[in-house]
Amino acid sequence: MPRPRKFRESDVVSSASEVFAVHGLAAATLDDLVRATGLGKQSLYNAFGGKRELFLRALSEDREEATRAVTEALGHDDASPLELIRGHMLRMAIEFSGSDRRVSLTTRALVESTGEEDPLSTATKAGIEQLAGVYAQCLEHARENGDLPADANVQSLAVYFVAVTRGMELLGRAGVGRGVLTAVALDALRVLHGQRMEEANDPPSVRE
Amino acid sequence: MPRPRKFRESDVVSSASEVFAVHGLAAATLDDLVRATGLGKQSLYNAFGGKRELFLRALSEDREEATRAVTEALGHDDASPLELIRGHMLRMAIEFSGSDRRVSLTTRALVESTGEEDPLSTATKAGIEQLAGVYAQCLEHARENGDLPADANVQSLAVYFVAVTRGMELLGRAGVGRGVLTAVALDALRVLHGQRMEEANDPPSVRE
DNA sequence: AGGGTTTTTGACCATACAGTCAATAACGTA
DNA sequence: TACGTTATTGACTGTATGGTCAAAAACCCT
Repeated sequence: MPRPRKFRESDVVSSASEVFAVHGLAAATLDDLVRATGLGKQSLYNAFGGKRELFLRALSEDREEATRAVTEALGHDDASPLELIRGHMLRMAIEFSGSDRRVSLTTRALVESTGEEDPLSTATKAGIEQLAGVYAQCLEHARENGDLPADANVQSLAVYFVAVTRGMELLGRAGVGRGVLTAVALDALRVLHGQRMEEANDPPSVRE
Repeated sequence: MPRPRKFRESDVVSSASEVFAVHGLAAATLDDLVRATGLGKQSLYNAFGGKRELFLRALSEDREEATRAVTEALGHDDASPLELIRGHMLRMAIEFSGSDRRVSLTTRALVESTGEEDPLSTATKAGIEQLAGVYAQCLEHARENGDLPADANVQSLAVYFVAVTRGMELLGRAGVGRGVLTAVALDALRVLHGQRMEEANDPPSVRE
């Protein structure tokens, strides 16, 4: 019997994501959000609670979407895992050299979060781990296939790919073009074909 | 005969850098800067012109410092170029897994810049290229030494290392620990020992 | 010592911002 | 059709921000 809402939360979060991706959390104003979502301020507050909370929602959606996309890209079985990764990296090179001004919310959260304990940091850390998990799964398949040495450190390689893609994202934003970014992606992939896999298990007297 | 300043610009820029590295451009308030530098607002304005201009100064100093540091790290001749890069990457892993809340101003500028044409973007792009140049020089030495294949694409490898280090920086901020980051660095280095260098010259039907 | 020049100081300002309030509208149900 | 519940609207508020102004201070040179 209550009055129903005029909007779908997912639409609102999605519009808000757009704003945050372009401006960032700090620089996005509530007015930007009101304009982009079409709701009034009060409705935003009723539904989400504030700018920060809305960002967290958007971040979480962004994370799910990113995970979904990578899982989809690496989850096919019509090609070898290594070929899937290769294709994925090349697609990332293209995506990141696009000219839109978006920055993934995860990266934004990473940079804008302040403390170790704030929910932004927590969410971001979880996002990174989730993403790495997807890579790890694919790499593990490759290892089982014999496409990677049996002693390959799948975990660190997974994090490595997350690092490289984050770096490529930044470089794309810096204006590095598609050709160069593609070359970088190919460089990055060469790790998977190199010898001396055992080096990964030889950390130089350094402890966590 | 004019009244002399009470401060050295370099000190001020350096304190301001600290503030910007922790808070970012948008989130740093003029009051933060006033407090950190010890000058009054008006003095800041007289000397620099405003928050944005001060950030640009800090960014430029940060860039010089970063370039200097990498040049120093890679410029020695008491070790082979590849060993220098290895040592450098391992040191980066340690630095980035440190627990301070700083983010390099270059990364901040990269993320906070809005337009293609604003001075932030321009400065950042230049910084990236400068950094890549240093790597390229070292890699070129390696190639001349025969430590890299004659057909290695030194330019893209240089950009690759910039990308990886940026990614490591972000991951460190996300809380990835020293051990993992070190493993990532070692993974990244494996590119230099891999075979099939010719793949880098085989970009898959993609144009700049 | 005095004057020209620039810095410093601290009060000041307009604005823009995140967030709130109270009144009104819209719906489903009874 | 009236009521209870919740959404919407738009005006409102307090604060904090980036930036400015004008007066006073500090220096150096003559």
